[in-house]
Amino acid sequence: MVYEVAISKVPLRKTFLYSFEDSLELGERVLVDFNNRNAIAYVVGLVDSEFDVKVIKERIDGSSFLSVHDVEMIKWSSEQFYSPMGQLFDLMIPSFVDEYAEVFVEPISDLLGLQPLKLKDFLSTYGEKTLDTYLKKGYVRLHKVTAIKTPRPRVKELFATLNLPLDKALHIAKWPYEYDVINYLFSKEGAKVDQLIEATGISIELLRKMERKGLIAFTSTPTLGNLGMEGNDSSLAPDLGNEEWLVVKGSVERRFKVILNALKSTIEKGKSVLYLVPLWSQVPYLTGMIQRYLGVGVCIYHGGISKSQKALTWFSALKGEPKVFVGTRLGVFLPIRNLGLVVIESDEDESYYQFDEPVYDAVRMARRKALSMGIPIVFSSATGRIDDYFNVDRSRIFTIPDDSKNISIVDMRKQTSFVSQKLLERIKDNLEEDRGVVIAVRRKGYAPFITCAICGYTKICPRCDVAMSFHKSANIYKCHQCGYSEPADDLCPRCGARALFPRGYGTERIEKIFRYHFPSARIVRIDSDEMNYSMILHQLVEFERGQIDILIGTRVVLHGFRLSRIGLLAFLDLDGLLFQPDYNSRVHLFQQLCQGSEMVKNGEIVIQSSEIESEVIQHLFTFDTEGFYLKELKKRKDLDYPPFSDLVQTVLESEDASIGWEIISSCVSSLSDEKILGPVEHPVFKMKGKYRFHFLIKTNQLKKTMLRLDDAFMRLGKKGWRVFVNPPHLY
DNA sequence: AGCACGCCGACT
DNA sequence: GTCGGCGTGCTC
Repeated sequence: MVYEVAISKVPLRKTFLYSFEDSLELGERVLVDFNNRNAIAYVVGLVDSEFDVKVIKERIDGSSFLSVHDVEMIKWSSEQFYSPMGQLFDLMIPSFVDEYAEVFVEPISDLLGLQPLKLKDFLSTYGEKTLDTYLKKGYVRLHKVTAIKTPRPRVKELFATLNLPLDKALHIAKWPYEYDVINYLFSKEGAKVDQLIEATGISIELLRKMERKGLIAFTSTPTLGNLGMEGNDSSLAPDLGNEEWLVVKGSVERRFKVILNALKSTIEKGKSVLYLVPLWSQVPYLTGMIQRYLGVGVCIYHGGISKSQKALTWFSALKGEPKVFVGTRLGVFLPIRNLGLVVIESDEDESYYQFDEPVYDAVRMARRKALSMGIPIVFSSATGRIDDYFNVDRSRIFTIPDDSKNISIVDMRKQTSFVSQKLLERIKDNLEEDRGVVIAVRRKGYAPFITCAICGYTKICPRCDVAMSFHKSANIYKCHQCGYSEPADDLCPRCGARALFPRGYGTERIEKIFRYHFPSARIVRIDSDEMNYSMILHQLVEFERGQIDILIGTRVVLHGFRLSRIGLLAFLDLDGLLFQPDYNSRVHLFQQLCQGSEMVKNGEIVIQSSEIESEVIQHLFTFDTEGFYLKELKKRKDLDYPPFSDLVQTVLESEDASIGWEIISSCVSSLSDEKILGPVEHPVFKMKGKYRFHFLIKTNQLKKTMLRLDDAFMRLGKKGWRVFVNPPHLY
């Protein structure tokens, strides 16, 4: 039989043909000779072929970890996102899987009176020769057992939480030490395991016993369940058929409660839930809600946890016990055995799109899988993607009733300072009422530009084509594109004057301004690159507890979780997004404003804008997502942008600017009958010392277009190309 | 990605 | 003469 296989770790979109005598399962791993070396390959199909092909050397696992739906999803993604199929499979079967497997030597007949032995024990007792002889004579066979070793994450990495509602836990508990642990965890809403051991003096062995009893759970992220929990909308919950649903508006927890019944009934039916969130920092919040309202096992999966943590989750996905799998985009690669429901939080978030190889869009992958399995998928979001309003039937859009929002817009064209007088007044009022203030700023650092007051020179990164920003606390100039930095110095390299000064503002400068205006306020700045997610979380908890008055940050502060203490949310410069050369930037701005605004319940929102006539800002007053999207869809239809076509951005990176231009021009001319915008220099022309060009293709025949791209790359050399299909923003 | 093949420079 | 630099091309 001839099989089509994808080769592991190879950056090729092609598949290859190999033959094998026995029948193989879809998605199983096999060992093949690939270009004179051993390679792992994934079986993706059975084909009719009379080609003379190589023979598959051996089966690696003896069966497949993946369902046909998983295999279909990967094949589709490889085509859809122009990604190497083998690399996508590598994400579904991570290499750590093998570290928890064990090979056994098993007797086939009773003749020798042997017991099954671990391979290494057999070898040390009988030696290699005996094994060879026995194998040849057919006395024994090798059998690989996966997941026989249990992943044991280090205690200091773990957090403990109550796994059951308090009353149930107290009912099940028997021993005094169990009550101690339950009380401690209930009062603290979970704790790091080493702290728990220290505080209660109870050993890890006893804690593990409690875990086995189902009283407590170990997770690798803290859970956080008590940030502004609020009213119940679940009576309004739609009855999910096997279809896709949109639950829009409201905060994360209000939307969560709408689908709570669906989550419950999925688990009760013995099925699992895949619950995706954009960023790791949102995982603890969600696991907290799930444990509080569902009391079921939660498994987490994202790039920020250790290998053994990932292994635990991966093996439970494979086992098929009904669980809720909470993860980031990586979660879409979990081979969940008995998937019954997919939920995607804030599906419009660009984090679901991976720009590194292998490129993929986890939302579209999850949707594809759910639709092919015939299970429901829920997009839960303040706004949703613009495509959602194109794909999803109106009757399946569930809209959470708005609460009244008090929005005001300050026209910054009439202002001379970064922070308007009106905003300063509103902050002052809120601080006097002891209400929290959240400030969203688009940029990090002190100032995004450094300019010479005499000659007008702007400091540019020597390796990239972008302005360097100033970070005052570290006293450096830094390139946000490549990370290059140098000590700050006001000497202008062009005119020699000591006249370089910071222009514009970032979070650091705003912090300084507020410290001047509100010297007694407790002000905290959150910078995503300087803080890990548990620090950010810690700040949010402190904010809710009233220990922080003003929270300043970039996107990280716009998480969409309702904070009951917010009296004022201000967007200082978000409309700057509109100046980005990106077909999606208007939609993106609208989405960020809406999601941010959902954090506020009884407070006000102030938007500083120099674009107050912009449609985006005007629509925001009514939070009329549908109205805005429908207008936007009409524009996109006229201009043939997604979802009315597939947009393919092709980027070329080249050492030499003129050679690069020649190559990309030649590429575009060979695609003459496609609808192409470009080629042009990339908005960031020089990046890490390389010159970049790009062009956009709008196509209605994606497959055909990609074959032609393949041809062009083959002819022009495969180096330096990057392809992005329907990216949430241009690369 | 690997790995072989291939065509030029500095070495025993 | 040949060891080895890494440019190019191919992998069922």
